[in-house]
Formats: sequence, structure tokens, C-alpha cells
Amino acid sequence: MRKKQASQSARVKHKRLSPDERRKDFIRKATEFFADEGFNGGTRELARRLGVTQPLLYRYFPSKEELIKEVYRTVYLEPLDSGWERRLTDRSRPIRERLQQFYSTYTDAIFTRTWLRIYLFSGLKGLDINRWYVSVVRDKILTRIVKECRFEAGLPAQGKPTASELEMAWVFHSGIFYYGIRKYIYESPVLEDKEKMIADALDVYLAGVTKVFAGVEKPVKSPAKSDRLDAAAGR
Amino acid sequence: MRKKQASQSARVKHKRLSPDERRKDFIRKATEFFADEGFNGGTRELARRLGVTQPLLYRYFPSKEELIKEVYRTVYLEPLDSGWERRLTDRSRPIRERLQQFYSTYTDAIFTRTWLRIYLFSGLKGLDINRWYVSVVRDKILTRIVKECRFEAGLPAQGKPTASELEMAWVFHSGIFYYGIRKYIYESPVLEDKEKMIADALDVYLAGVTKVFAGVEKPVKSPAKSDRLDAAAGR
DNA sequence: TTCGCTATTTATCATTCGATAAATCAAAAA
DNA sequence: TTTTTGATTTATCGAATGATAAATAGCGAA
Repeated sequence: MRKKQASQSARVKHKRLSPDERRKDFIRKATEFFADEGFNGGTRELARRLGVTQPLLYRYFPSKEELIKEVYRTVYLEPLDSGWERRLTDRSRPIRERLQQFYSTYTDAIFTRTWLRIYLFSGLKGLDINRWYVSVVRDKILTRIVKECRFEAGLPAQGKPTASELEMAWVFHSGIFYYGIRKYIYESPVLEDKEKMIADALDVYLAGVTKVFAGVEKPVKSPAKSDRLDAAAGR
Repeated sequence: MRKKQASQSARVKHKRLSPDERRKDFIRKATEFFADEGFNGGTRELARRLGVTQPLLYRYFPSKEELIKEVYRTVYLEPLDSGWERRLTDRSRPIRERLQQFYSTYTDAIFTRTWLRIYLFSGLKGLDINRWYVSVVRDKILTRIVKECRFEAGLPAQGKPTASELEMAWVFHSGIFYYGIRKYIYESPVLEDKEKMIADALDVYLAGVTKVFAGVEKPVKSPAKSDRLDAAAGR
């Protein structure tokens, strides 16, 4: 009746892994560990989960902080690899379909307990990488969405988005994002059909943004840099 | 040339405060301290900020954890005092105006660095009080908004909101909420005019939700519990 | 002023933390 | 097999942590 569980206090003959495989394994499991415990989780508890002793960590990472940076790097880069930009701007397909597909795959990547918790923990530390990620979302996603919406509404699509347009896109994007937070961080009941949530959010955004654009930016007015003017629709 | 700064290492004659005043002062300043440092902030550093010695904390709170619970209580209750529900359901005023006013005052209460950070830190701990707060938002705010929207659209307003309706309200609400996160947690540049952000979000939501409701729930269909059906507008 | 109460401080303990040095042992090289 | 290499462990350090006990000092009551 021996406990076969690895890394229990029972003496276990330790296997050896090649250095870079072990290193990758450390980073992957450390990601889940810090997602659970926060970055204040202890190196001993981490090592216990890894099935090794604590000092071994320092053979692979010069300090706990360096290990955490590796976790950042892998987590933040994870959802950024597939070919967003092309598919988002492929005007041969309807904008609704493009946005639905984009948010479907994007949220497939980030709507995990691990990703979201690491993101929130690191965001609360005010790290540069977090600012960088926010700027990526703004420049690579939201700016493009705004331009596509302008095109769809028959408006001139050149020029940077106004602050108001960007803000509306942020509100839309954040609304979808927070669905993941509610589900995986707060573990609150949500509408289980994620695709429908995205579809409804898109319906609301596209219907609303068209109306707002139509009421605001069509009339004679300098087309760019009209941000701070209180030209709001229907109020 | 003596440093007059309180609580510096220089010997300072310590004033005595009445116990409950001191206690309140501790909680208030501890809130800001934990908002800055996270709940792993040390009791010594906290005491230094309070201008007292560390063991004194244990005269007023049996443990660090109990102090933190007091912080939760005050923070979570802070934005819940004014008379939401009446003003939100006062149908003598236009729904847009009511929602604008509600979100204006609500965000005045919660859009502070301190409130938002305590909220996020506590949310990541999976505390009951956080779940409670989420349920308050759902039942006291979003459910009412959905009902008012139904009424505005000329639909029957009785019966609980469908999961889809609630989800749309969540996406709207979260979009506004995340404006505060972006501004005070990520310290990212946002549209400075908060009122305009709310107004635009409202425009989009009201325009979109009207259209979606009109396209979906008007036709012959069992009016309640139509959640999971893929009856979406214009797709 | 003196006394007594208690708010506050000083001193200290037991853990836990990140990190380092030295010993050990598995596996490749000879 | 024997030797060598380095991956992994054991042992340990110093600092920081939450918490407690005892000493001190401010302030109202007598």
C-alpha cells in the first residue's frame, strides 16, 4: 500500500530531465502555481508541486523574480501568435463575421483561469509588460475595429481613431473581457454559450456604434480630432 | 534642524487617541496601505505608516486577518448607501437620464485607486464578500436595468431577466467598470471626460439593446426562458 | 500632586522566506 | 568497468514575518 504519488515525502528515485526540458516544465508549472497562489507563493511550496527540492530552482533561475519574469513572457505572448490583423481587416467578409471569429479565438486563448489570474496579478503590480499589452490591444485590435466600423458606416477610414471612438471600442472590448473575469476569477454563473454572448455584444455594439457615428460625425465638422467636443447623439 | 515628520525614527512624543477613533483611523489608513502593497504588505510597514509601533495593531485587532476583514467591510459597503433603486426605477424621467445619473454617481464612488485595487485584490482571493457584491450588482442594478429597458421597448416587464438579457447588461456594465480599471489600475490613458464615456456607452447599449430585443423577442415565441436558443438578430 | 488605568512601546519568539554552499548520486564518457 | 560531469539533494544562513509578554508613559480621577 505504497503511495505512488510523486514528490510526497516518501523517498522517490529522482528522474533526470534534460536541462531545457526541465526549465520549460518549471515555467509551465510555475505559471499555474503563481496563478493559484499569487506571486507571493513560496519557492518551497512551488518546488513541492514540481516534485523537486527548493534549491534546484536556483540552478535554473538566478532568482525567484527572474522565474516570474519568464512566466510573464510566456503568458503575455501566448494569445498573440495567430494571424489577427489579416483576418480582422479582410473586407471580403462581413464585419460581423470577422469580429465574431476574432473574439471567438481570442477569448479561447485568454479565457482560462491561469491566464486571467496571471494577467490580473501582474496588472496590480503595475509592470511595464502590462502597459505594453494594453497598448497592443489598443493599437492592433481596437484601432483596427474602429477603422473597419468607419468603413462599414461609409465614413472616411483614414486618420487615427478619435478618443471617443477608441473609448467606445474599449467599452465593448472590456465588456467581453470581463465575461471571462466573471466566469474564471469570480466563478460567478454566466451565460454558458460564449459564442452567443459575443454575438449579442457585437449586435449591440454594431447597432449602437452605427447610430452614434451617424448622428455625430456625418454633419459638417472637421473630421479628425473632434474628441473633446460634447457632440453626443440624442441627448 | 529637527525632522518634524511624524513617526520617523526620531523620538516623538506620542499622542493618545480615544480607542474607537484610533481604530477607525487604523482601518482607514490600512485600506490605503493594503491597496498600495496588497494584502501581503507587512504589519511593520503598515504600523510605520500609521505612526505607531507594530504590536499596537494587535491591541485593536486580534490578528492581521481580522484587520483585513474590517477593510473589506468598509470598502464593499462604501458605494452601496445612496438611494439607487428608487432613482433607477423612477419612470417619470427618461431612462437614459436615469442611467446616466446612476452610473455617474456609482462610478464617482468606486473609481478610485484604493477602491478598485482592494476590490481586485479581494476578488483574486475568491472571498465570499466578493461573490456577495457581484450578486448585489446583478440583483439590484442589472436586473432593474433590464426591466426598465423592457418597459422602454414596450415589452412586458414582469418575470426575471433571461440569461441573455442579463449577459448583455453585464457586458454593458463591465465595459463601464473597466474604464476605471484602465484609468486607476493600469494607469493607461483614457478619454478624460467620464460623463461622455458613460453617455456614449449608454447610447450604444440603448440603441443596440432595443434593436436586439425588437428583432428577437417580439415574434411569436415563448416569452420566458428563451435563453439558450440561438435566436440572434441579423445574423 | 499623587495614584491608577491603559494606551503605547521595547524586547523577543517561532516561522517562513529567498538564497547559498557543500555533499551526493545518476548517467554519459572513457 | 572506471572516471568524470553536472543534476539534484541536504544543510544552513540571514532577513522578514505575524504574534506575544513585559516594561513604559500619558492622562484622567482622587
